[in-house]
Amino acid sequence: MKLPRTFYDRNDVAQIAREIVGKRLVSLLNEQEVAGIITEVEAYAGKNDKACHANNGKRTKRTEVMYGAPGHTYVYLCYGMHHMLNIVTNRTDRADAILIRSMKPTKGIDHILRRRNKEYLDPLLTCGPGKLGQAIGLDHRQHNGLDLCGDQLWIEEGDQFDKNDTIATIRVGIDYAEEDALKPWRFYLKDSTWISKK
DNA sequence: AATTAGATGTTCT
DNA sequence: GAACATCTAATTA
Repeated sequence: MKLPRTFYDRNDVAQIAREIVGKRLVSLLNEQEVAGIITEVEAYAGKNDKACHANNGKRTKRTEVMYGAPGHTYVYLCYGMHHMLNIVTNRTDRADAILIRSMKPTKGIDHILRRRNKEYLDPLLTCGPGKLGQAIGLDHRQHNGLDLCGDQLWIEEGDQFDKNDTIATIRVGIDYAEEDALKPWRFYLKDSTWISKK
């Protein structure tokens, strides 16, 4: 069952991010079905988060979808080559988003191997936001603003696990964000090997 | 094992 | 020009 819009339409991004860990991401992009259990995410708290692209109410063509309705994708190109998957949360105009950083593949592994140019199933396939984007066939021009309540890309209930096994720590690659760089808004599954970094 | 260089588009100075 | 929510292959030690 796809998570309903009401799941995304709440005001505590960090809480939603924590809840997304362990759920299943399903992609039918490019007519190839790929799925995996989400193992690592980061929360970005809109206008009041110095690490967020929408910090201080910044609006550009790129960030515009973050100000839109919850339950849609925000896909942007990082370092000129990596397509990053984010989920817009909170009500329209708040610009909160959650970066999906890693997953454990469960379906369509042959498609992932082909897209990633690899031969074996191991964490190098999908542990890290750039790798994950490539694995699910993401493109920032085609898939920005996609509705997660539609039929191309969505999140559904995943495996059961102990909620105490979700670790909260500081986010990756945002040292420029001053005091917000210390916020414990990166969440990952303890003991999982499908994580970008310890 | 650790560090570096090179890939490259969007946004900001 | 420089920086950037990164990844890979090559180089150094």
